[in-house]
Amino acid sequence: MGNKCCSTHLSDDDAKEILSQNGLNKTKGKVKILQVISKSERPLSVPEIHALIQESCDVSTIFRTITQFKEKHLVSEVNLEEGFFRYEISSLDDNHDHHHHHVRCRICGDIKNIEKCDLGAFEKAIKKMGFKQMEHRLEFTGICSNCDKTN
Amino acid sequence: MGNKCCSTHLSDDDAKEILSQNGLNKTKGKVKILQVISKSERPLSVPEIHALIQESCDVSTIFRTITQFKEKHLVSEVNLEEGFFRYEISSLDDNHDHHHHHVRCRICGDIKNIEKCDLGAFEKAIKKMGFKQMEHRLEFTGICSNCDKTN
DNA sequence: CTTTATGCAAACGATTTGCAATCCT
DNA sequence: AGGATTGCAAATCGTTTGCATAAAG
Repeated sequence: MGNKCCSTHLSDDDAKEILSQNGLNKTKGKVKILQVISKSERPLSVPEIHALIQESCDVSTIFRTITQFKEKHLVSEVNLEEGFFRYEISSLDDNHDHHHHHVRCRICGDIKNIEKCDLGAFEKAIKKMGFKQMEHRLEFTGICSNCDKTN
Repeated sequence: MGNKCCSTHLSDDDAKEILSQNGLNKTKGKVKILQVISKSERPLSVPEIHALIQESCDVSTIFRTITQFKEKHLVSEVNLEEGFFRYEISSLDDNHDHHHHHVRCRICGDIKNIEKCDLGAFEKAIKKMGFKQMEHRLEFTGICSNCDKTN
């Protein structure tokens, strides 16, 4: 059940190609970070990314790079109530924007993807995965009428 | 449109009553914290609470108290993608569990409540509030089949 | 009196930033 | 060359913890 959706092994050249397409410098660090995030089956925190690429670069560089990746919509930020953020690859094929959500086990922390964005389908899919005692969190963000005028 | 749902002015006696009902000591700090959270129209962060009650107690006390309040289900934790948590009063009248969600303006940070937990109703309600460029985040948590066996 | 709560300071973990050295184009 | 990028260390910010003192039951 679709939770290998993001697991892509990116060659150095592929990664560099993506970087230049997005107007980013092709540095060793950026290539590595892009590869690690693409390869992961689940969203990664910055410390996790750092552990995976070791010598390749400093945590601060990872944060700075992720900021750039977010701006270019190469990665998206995931919040799973853990007190920190995780990052995952946005769909590299522009065809569909791959909007999806996650279930996280409150005990072991395991994370799975849920492909469809619809509450009914969600709950069915999650139950099929064997999850129990489910809780969900749904929060919205937008531009309020006030700010809409101002900007 | 329901976003004053939590704004209740609690007298000292009311607050103390609630505390004893929940087996908590009636200390000055706990009374203050309960009052401030009850009075607020929107979920508050600990630093915000601290700013509101000043001398009454230390930040560490607020965190410790909130932990107790959460255990007693007096308050619930709200995560609005800000890098920290907010807290709001859980319905004090046990009748309905007052499950709801929030919209936050990505520009000014203003937060409003959405009373019904249903995607269709949500989007309509939010649009009526004048919000545009909406984004939502829906994350699930549960106990996976693995952990269900283990525990 | 015994338990629980509190202040204060130190510790933490995630994230950010200043700055000088280095890489990319 | 000249701007973008990086490492490193120090700084922030929310949150947690240890410990000795004070308040609650």
